[in-house]
Formats: sequence, structure tokens, C-alpha cells
Amino acid sequence: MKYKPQKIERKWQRYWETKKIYNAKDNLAGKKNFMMLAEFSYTSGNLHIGHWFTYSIADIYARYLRMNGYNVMNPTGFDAFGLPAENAAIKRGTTPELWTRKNISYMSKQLKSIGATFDWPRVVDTSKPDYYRWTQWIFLKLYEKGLAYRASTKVNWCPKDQTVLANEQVVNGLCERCDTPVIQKDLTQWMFKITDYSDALIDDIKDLDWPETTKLAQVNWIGRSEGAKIKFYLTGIPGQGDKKHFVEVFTTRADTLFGVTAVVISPEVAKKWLEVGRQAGDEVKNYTNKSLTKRELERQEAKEKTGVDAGIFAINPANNEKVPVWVADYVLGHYGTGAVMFVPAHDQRDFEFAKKFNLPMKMVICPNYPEPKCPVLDKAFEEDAHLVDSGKFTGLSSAEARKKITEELKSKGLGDFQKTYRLHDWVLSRQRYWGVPIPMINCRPPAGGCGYQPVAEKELPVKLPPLKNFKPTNDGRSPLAKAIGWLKVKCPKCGGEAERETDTMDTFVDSSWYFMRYTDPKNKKEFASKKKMNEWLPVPTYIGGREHNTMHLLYARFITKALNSLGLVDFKEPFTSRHNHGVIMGPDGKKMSKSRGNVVDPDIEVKKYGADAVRINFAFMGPFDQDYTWNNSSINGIVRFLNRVWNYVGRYDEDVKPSPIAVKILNKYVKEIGKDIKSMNFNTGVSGLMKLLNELESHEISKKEYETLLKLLAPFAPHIAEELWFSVLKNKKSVHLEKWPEYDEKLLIEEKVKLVIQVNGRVRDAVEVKRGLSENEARKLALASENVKKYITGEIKKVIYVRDRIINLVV
RNA sequence: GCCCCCGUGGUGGAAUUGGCAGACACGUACGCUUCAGGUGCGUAUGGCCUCACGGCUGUACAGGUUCAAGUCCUGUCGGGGGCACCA
Repeated sequence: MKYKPQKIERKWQRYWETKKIYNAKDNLAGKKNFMMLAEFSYTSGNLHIGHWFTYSIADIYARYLRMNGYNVMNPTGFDAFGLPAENAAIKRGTTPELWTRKNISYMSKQLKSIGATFDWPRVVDTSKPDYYRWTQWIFLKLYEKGLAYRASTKVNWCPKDQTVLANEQVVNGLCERCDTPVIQKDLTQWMFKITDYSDALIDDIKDLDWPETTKLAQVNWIGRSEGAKIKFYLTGIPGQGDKKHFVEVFTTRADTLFGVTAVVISPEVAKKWLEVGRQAGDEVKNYTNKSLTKRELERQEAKEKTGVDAGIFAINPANNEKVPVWVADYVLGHYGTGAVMFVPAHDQRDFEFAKKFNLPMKMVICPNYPEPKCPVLDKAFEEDAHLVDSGKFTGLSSAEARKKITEELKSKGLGDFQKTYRLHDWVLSRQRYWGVPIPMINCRPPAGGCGYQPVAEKELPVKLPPLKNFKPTNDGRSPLAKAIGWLKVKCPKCGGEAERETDTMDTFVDSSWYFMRYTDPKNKKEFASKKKMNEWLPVPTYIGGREHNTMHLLYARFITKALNSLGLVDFKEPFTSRHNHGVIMGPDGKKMSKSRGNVVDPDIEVKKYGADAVRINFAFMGPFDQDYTWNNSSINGIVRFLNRVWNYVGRYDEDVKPSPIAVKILNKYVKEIGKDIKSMNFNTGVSGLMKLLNELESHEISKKEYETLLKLLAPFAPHIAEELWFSVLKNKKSVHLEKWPEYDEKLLIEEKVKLVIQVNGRVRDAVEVKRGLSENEARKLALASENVKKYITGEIKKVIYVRDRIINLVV
């Protein structure tokens, strides 16, 4: 009989599912729980090759752990809400709901074709009311705690998708989903106070077993910088006395305070001044207003800095010098205090501004110290050095001066140490239909005017109403405003006619807690019971894509920390170890996309070669955290290998006695392959299997050894292993319920080893010797070699002997 | 600009953590098989020199440390990623 994967794979998939062998029980006596988490799928239509990559390796690992005695849960689910589904539905003239349901049913079929150990009864679907009622519930808990709030801010608005985006969803000024340039708008939005956790999110990341690059990306994203807040009193405001008003600046370089030649405020800060009726010339007003209408991208990409003299003055708290105040849009409104002290000698941006507007420079950090002369610069000197012309601080190092100057300012009430973060609060409102309704009610006049009220817990879920016209509107309001019957509701406080909140949540809220639901997916009373969560969480191993470094992973950490503060979960971090998988590029080396026509369809590959071959191909490509260009022919080698396994096991004869050499070979690879899978080096694990077969093929083995071979193969190629296990070896119970084979340490010891002989570090010979040779014996052997003799011209100065490995003669 | 990672045959990659570079595969070449073909089998395959034994050279480049360097250190070049007018 020939190996025909298409004939056996479906059969075993059905067998595993009906026998429920992969449905995790909550507690199994004597077994340790292990949730093998791979990111769930977005319901975009069908699985692409990247899903296969992720799920294949996750499943190999899961199967290995299960055979090693763990109680493994390998859950899967669907991230089903969100913009792409909505856009696809609009394009195809269907509804997001129908579109998503159809995709889920098709993708489920595809997921089953992988032959993975998915725990189907635990599947979650974020767009189902029994899931999103808990997303809403979590929102309410955060609201109670003050971690969800509504405020007006400058937000990122995608004019094409007609919705607000979180900072994390803006890539180079473009919408992450549709690449449309994002504009800034002042809108009142629901936000999560992720910034409350800035320090915890940075500090706790140290202890996680995550890729360093991911940790670093998060630390950079949060962008903590330590410096000082310094107060500059204002003067020269018509009709206002001195010391009545002040501007605060944030700086990391308090040591350059004596080099200040101006204070520059952002248009955002300037606007507040204009609003409180401060007198200002038309030039200042015009500049401020014009800057504020600019797109973020425009402001960033401006080649030349612009600005205007505000006509008032600030007093340097260090030396009481009077310096002008300028308004310039290179100073950002949303970072620090929105105002900076202007030190052109030691800040490149200020330097450029000073050049353009002819503002004075003053050098106070001198690279030549203690030489009296500082060089004339063609750019700002931004490094740390020693202070000059800085009063009593002259001569101090930058680091000392930062501390001393800030302390002095603090004692006078003119400043303090201050940390600033780049991270902003998470804007979670979306003005789109296909998402979780935010469970709030707004009571406005002429009704009671009670403002926003939370929906009572017992009223949850606030179901998403069916809508014929769910398209986004251009008035900045969610299409839910059109669902009149749904919209009108009684105010919980005054009983007057109020309206439901019409914004829906960012889908990243849904995916921030889905792994918790896996532990208790049917719970009707809680989002998950604490007891069950404690049995499975935090997630020991999480596999996913690098694109989530600063989005999903950060959000899930935040939600976990928030729930922990509320006493709802007992852990502070959701994922103890994280592994990023690479991206599979098309055969042309470019990112796969329909428009390029370089998409490799996993269904076609499976039809051609079988799921086992596709799985092993992914495992064999190389370390799974790297990117790969799809190679059309590499899978041929895998198919060859599986054919050879098929034929080799087909040779099984119950009367044959195993050769001792074969037993030894197997023993060696039991150790190696196990080690490789355990450390997630799946590529060398596969090569181990290939080597094993290469070495074994010329030997006879008995049933026990055939069984070992199949057990080693089982995590990688579950179908063929199962088929041979039943049909050739005549076993009655699944190979996947077997224990991982053990190896005999004693059998690993080779009595003979290869000793490499070097002369001056160059290999000249190699001899087979018995293990544990003494240095003297080795030396004799080395000197006996003809080839070695040629190179020994004089006296031997030194001998380095590494037992059982190498002898190096130095002459 | 700042921060981080990576450079090994024609290709994917391996290398017991400083000890035989190129395992295992893909591809290619030649040969064998015949079930015609894609997915059979065998041999060869970093480069240069040699009929051969063997020698030289070789892990982006240039140095250094060491008996010994793909691995450690310094610099350069190239590729990728994160942040980016962040004070």
C-alpha cells in the first residue's frame, strides 16, 4: 500500500474529535495544567499560510507536552468584531454578522484540517452576546474604578473608515487598516486610563520570558523619561503684574538651565492663553490657529521650523534673566507640559530654530572643560560634560548638576523632579457598527440632565441591534444612533428619556481577555471563575505575531493589571512566556497579497501533499521566529521523508529481533528530538527524525522500536503516525495518548570516540580511540600519525588536550 | 537622529555555547531504475590547486584576544525592526 495522506487524514481528525481526546479537563490527578496559547484568528474569510505556521508549531509543542504528562489545553477561537468585517460586508452587500458567521464556519473547517489538538468545546467568539456581555462587564468595572472615562482630547481620525483610532493604530501617520492619512480632531471619547499603569507596565516586563525585542518595543512605546518640571514666571503681559502667571516646562536637561535664551510654547498651550483673553497680536493668533488645523503628519514632516514671538517674557528661575516667549509648532502639545525651555546650544531642534530666527545662543556645557574656551559649534552639543557659566553650579558634571539644580529649584518652589511618558490613554471609542456597544446611558436636558450613567449589570448584555444601514456616517456619530428603538432608554437615575451610548469598543478590548474565558467558556455568572483561572493562568506559553508587540500584548497586560487591582484576577501578568513567529513571504520574497498574486493557499498545499507534510515543512524551515520566503520545492523533501517512514514501518515483521545497533541509534535520537522540541527548536527536531530514519533504514527492529519511532513522529505528523500505529502495528489506542519514550543514559555512552589531532590549531588527523584516554596516551597516538609527523618540525612547546575531543600540539 | 537585532554554500538552515564549519534538507549534475510524467533509487556538490594522496583558502569586511574564533572584543560596510521635532 502506498502513502496517500488524503485517504487517512480526515479519518483520524474525525476519530480524535469523536473520542474527545483533546478536550481538557480542569483537573487531572497528578497532572500539571498547561495552556498552549496561540493567538486566535481574526475572522477575515479564510486561514492563510501564516495561521498554519503558527498553529502547526503550537500544536507540535502541545502534543509533546501532552505525551510528557501535562494536562494540555490547546484552545482556539475567533476575534470576530471589527472594522475589516464591516468593510467587507459593505463591499459584498451583506451584513457583518452574516459575513462573520460564514467565515467562522469555513475557518473552523480549515482549522480542523490542520489536525491540531484544538479543544473545540471551549471555542470563543467575541461577537456572541455570551462573550461580549463580559467585555461590557469588564468595562463597567473599570468605569467604577475610574479607569474608564470620557474626555475631550485630540484624537486620530481616519476620514475613510470614519472612526477614531488609538495611537497604536496609527502607523507613520497612516491608518493601520486602510493607509489613509490620519487627521487630528478634538472629540469627546471613551478612554481607558492605561497611563495609570505606565510604571508597572515597564517595571514588570523585566521578569517576563519574552523576546528582548518585544520587551524593548514596549518600553520604548511607553517612553518613560526622567527629568524636571521647571516654572518660568511671566512678565510683560499688558495689565498684568509680574509673578501672576507662569509657564511650566519639562526637561531632561536641567543642567542646561543657564543656557536658556527663550521659552517656547506649543500652539496647544498658546491657544489656552488666547482663550482666557490674553492680549496677543494678530500674528500670534493666526499662527496658533493655523498650526492647530495642521495634520499631525504635516507638522512632523515640516522641513523648516516655524514660530512667532509672543511678545511677552519669561524669567529664568536660575538667574532671573528675562527671556522672550515664542510660540512654535515643533513643540508638541501632548507631550510633557507642552512647553520647553529653549537651549539652542545644547538641543539640535532649538539650534535650528535659533539660526532661523536669529536668537542668541549660550553655551553652558563645555566639551573642553576645564579649558576656558568652548568651541564654536555648527550644531548643538547634546552630550553630557561639565558646566561653565552656570553660577555656583559651574564645574559640576551634567549628571550632578541635574540633581543639584533641580533640588535647588524644588526648595524654592520653582520646580521638581518629574517623569514623563510618551504613552497616552487608550481611546477605545469607535464610531462604527460592528463592535461591542459601550454599556452607558446618556441623560441630557431637557430630561434630567444626569449625564452618563452605567447600564446596570443585570441589564447586560447590551445587545448590538440588527441594522439595515450600518454604514458609517460622516457626522462623527456611530451608525447605532440610527437604531431608534434601541437608542431610547430610561435614565437609571431620573427615569427621564435618555439615550444609549452609540460608540462601540475597539476590538482590542475583546482580545485583551479572551484567554481568561478559555478557562471557563460557559460561565453565565462570571467572566471566568477565579478558581478555574488560577488553575490555568497566567498563560505559560503564548505564540503570536510581532505586529502585536505594542498593541494586543500591551492592552492585555493593562487589562490584566486593572482586573488584578480590582481583585478579580490573582495574577499581574497575563503571559509568562511569549514567542513571536515569523512571517511567510510569497515565493517572490514579497509580502503575500491578493493584488500581487503571490498568495500560497494552504488548502491547495494540503490537498497536494497532506497536512502532515505541510506541518513538518513549517517546522523544518528554520527557527520559527524568523521570516521566510515560501519555497515551492522544499516540501518535496518532506514528502519523500514521510514516504520513507511509511515504507520502513511497512517492513514490520513480528518475528524479527531488533539489532543492538538500531536500539542504540533510537536511544540517541529519543534524547535529541525530545530536547529539540522542549526548547522549541522544531527544525533540528525534524532533522533529527530524518537522521534517525537514515541511520535506521539498514537495520532490523521489532515492534517496540517501531513504536518508539512513531511516538517521536507523532507530534509532527499526527495522522501518518496514527495510521501506522493502528494499521501496521495493530494497536488499539491512539498513539497520541502514549507516553513520550524515555532514553537510557547508559546506552548513550559510546566506548569509542573520534579524537581530532591538531598541530598549531590546524586539523591534521583524526583517530578513533576508546573513551577517557589519558593525555599521555593521546599524545603518543598523535605523534604516531604520519600526517602529523610531517608538521612537527621542532620541539613541542605545549600540548592542549580536551578529553575525548581534541589534542592540539603547539610547536 | 536615537535604541535594538541580524550578515554562514546556488537556497532554507546546522554547529554540543570557544574545540573537525557547512549536519539535515532543497536545488543542480551524472548515473540507475520503468509504474510515461511531478513524489523512486544511487553518487557528487563552498572555492581554488591536484589523475590521486592531499594541500591551500573559506562564516559581510578590516583588525585584535586565544593553543584554538562562525562564536569573545574594537572599528567599517550591508540588511531588518522599534521609536521619532518626545525636550
